[in-house]
Amino acid sequence: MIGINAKELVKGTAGMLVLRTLSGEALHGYALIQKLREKSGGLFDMKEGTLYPILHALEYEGLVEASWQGEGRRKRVYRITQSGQKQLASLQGEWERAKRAVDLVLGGAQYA
Amino acid sequence: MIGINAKELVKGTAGMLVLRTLSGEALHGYALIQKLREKSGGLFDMKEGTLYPILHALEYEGLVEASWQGEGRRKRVYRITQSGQKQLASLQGEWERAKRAVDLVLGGAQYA
DNA sequence: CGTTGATACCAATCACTCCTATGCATAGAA
DNA sequence: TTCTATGCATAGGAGTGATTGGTATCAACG
Repeated sequence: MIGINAKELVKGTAGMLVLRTLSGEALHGYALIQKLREKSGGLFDMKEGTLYPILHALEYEGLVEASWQGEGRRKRVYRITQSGQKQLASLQGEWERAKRAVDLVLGGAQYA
Repeated sequence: MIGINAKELVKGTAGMLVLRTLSGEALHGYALIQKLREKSGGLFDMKEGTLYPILHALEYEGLVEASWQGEGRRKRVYRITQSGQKQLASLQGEWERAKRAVDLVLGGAQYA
């Protein structure tokens, strides 16, 4: 599809949620999962096997920065970058557009 | 993820849009694509290579019925079944839930 | 008539996202 | 000390949907 495809619609949704969760505070992986579950009212229960590859990709793309903290049980704390903030804003825009388009087809919610 | 995972979030979105488009009237593939583009305000431009596998899967699952019409240039007209209507309602429910959960995390729209 | 473009159907293949399963390691509680 | 929660990470696979390309009909135009 062009413009918004059903794939785009989803693509990065998980990444977007991660970025958004990090935009409030720097977190390490495990805490991020809990925060996400909490903020979504228990609906999103992201698995570690889902999260870490996403975090690594985000880091590779420069959207988040990571640093090790603590001794013994090391924690890798992730912090959103300015670039990440921009990307988040862009993804949120896409999400709104996609949501609107789907709802148009569904004949559901009206938007002003 | 449990409950709604980011996959569920998307899963069948294309199928849901197809079912919804067929819920108004029986259509053949090509017309369905045009209708979908029209209803979405031009945002969804589904390719035939995307649509037909979906239609075949929906038919296989008994969610739509198909019949050949016309001579020479044959058209395969798809019609939603009762089972399809139920599935559509279920998918729409999932969509609403997923939408709400994402918006909760994004800290965006409020729902009553 | 031949070419072009719109209509119409379909299969094969591939890319991407995310899940499942698993492994390893540390800290605290029982 | 054994169990559970915490914490990071990779490998493999399932599912969705995009891309590509192939076939065929029909109308319009020259």
